[in-house]
Amino acid sequence: MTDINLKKQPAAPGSGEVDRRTADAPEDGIPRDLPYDMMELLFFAYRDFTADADELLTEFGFGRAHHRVLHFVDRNPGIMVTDLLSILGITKQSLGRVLKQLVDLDFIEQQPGPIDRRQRLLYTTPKGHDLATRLMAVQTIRLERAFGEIAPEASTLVRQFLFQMINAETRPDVARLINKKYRPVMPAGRF
Amino acid sequence: MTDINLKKQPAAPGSGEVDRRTADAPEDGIPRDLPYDMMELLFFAYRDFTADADELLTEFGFGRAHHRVLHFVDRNPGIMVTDLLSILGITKQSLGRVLKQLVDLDFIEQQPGPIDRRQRLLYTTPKGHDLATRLMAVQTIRLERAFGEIAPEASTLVRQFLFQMINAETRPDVARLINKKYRPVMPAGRF
DNA sequence: AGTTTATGTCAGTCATATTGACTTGTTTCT
DNA sequence: AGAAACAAGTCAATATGACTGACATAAACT
Repeated sequence: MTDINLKKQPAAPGSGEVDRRTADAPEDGIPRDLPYDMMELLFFAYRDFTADADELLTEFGFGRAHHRVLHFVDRNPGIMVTDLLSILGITKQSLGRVLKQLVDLDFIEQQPGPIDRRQRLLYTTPKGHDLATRLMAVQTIRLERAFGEIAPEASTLVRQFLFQMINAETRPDVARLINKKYRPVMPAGRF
Repeated sequence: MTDINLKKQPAAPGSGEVDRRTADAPEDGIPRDLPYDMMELLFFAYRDFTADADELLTEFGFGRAHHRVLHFVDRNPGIMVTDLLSILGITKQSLGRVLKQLVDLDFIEQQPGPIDRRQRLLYTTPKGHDLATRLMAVQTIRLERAFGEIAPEASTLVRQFLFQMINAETRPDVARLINKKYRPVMPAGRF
């Protein structure tokens, strides 16, 4: 669907990558020349990207942690706490505080699992879904604007690039996570 | 050189962007469909990207704040504190702590400005330059590996994409900042 | 019955950021 | 020369988001 999985363009050895300042890594593992520009672009781009959402979030007294929780709960209705923890890569205690706030302020609701009653399955309330959508919207606008300025094939390549930047071990999990539209209740695979 | 500035591919209205799930924003400003996959890829990719450096940094008892300071000082030898602050977008107090540590531990040294003696121009020491280089190296490896898996033209498009993601007002500043190789002493423009 | 799992909670800590106010030099402007 | 602006540093107080380790409870699995 989103074809982020394609791999290994033939890529004649020593050919491609003409425009990059950085060549292949030599024996000592330290590349001869370093892509300073790409690094700095990543830094500035990501910072401005997250700033859009941050602005909206502060109106509600929330931070980035709330955003992430809200996002993944909205995207995975009925997700259990454990799975959310493994997606976010944080500890129970860190999640606890922000999740409690989101529940107390009626952005997220918890329902006991119908099969396993130990679980507190998480769902966004209408209010929570609305905020999640608005957060997506402000960030989408920046994304759309950026892609609107460059070649049409860019979005495919950027997707492939981002996917390849993820740790190889977690790529299959991420692929499963993002390549689904909506499933009301999430199966409990290790995220 | 790195041609991130090119703009406005002709892009016949309504044509391009075939593979994106997201269409243009309608009147209410909220896009009809939202690029969840791209958002999540950005999150996971950036997280893993920064994790490489974090690992190295903790060996020295440093955090991400130290990384950023070290990086921009190494890249802009002789930079003054004010310019560093405006690049990083943080306050004097936040910088103060990490900068002091970097100076005390001999990763960065300060020299009074030869013309304006109010300034404390910043330089990395050999030790500091070495760490900065190693940090670049670990992150470069991930970057190279990612680009090695996808089409050769990807790096150009990714650069363009990242550049367009930056706030329009700061793009010229960023372009100046990244498009220079090495100038021993930095002119003091508003970053 | 005993173990594992899902969740929550307590207490303490750390890193990074914030704001506002104030000081000390130094330079620049009138 | 004197005032204003600027570069840098510092103080105190605060907030956020993360961490660790330990412990508690209920439910489920074997």
